Amino acid sequence: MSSEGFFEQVYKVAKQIPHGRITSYGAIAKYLGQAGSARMVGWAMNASGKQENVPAHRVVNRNGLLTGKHHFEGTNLMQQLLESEGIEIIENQIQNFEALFWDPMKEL
DNA sequence: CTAGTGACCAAGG
DNA sequence: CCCTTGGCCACTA
Repeated sequence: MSSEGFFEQVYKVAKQIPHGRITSYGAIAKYLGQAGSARMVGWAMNASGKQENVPAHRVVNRNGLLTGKHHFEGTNLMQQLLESEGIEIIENQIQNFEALFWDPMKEL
């Protein structure tokens, strides 16, 4: 409620991610019109701690790799959350990533 | 205003 | 296959 503009948009999209699905930073960035600035999306996720309903665990890099898992509490928290939604993960790598991929540009 | 940083992406050596 | 470089832009000190 102060300096929140870009972040708010990211949170909004993240909350729209269907259960059991995932997306990438670049996809969100592109949807927000900041294509190429996927970093900002990740940065927003970093601040996602301010929000509560922001499933940052549903957002991974372009390779389907849980790059941001290090920012979560535990070491396997992110993976557990995803597995809890029916997503299979091996070595921080999402299996069947393409099938589980959720593109905001396509779905929205 | 300046400088530093960052959970990315893509290309090149 | 691994590392470096460039780009891009918002946030913080």
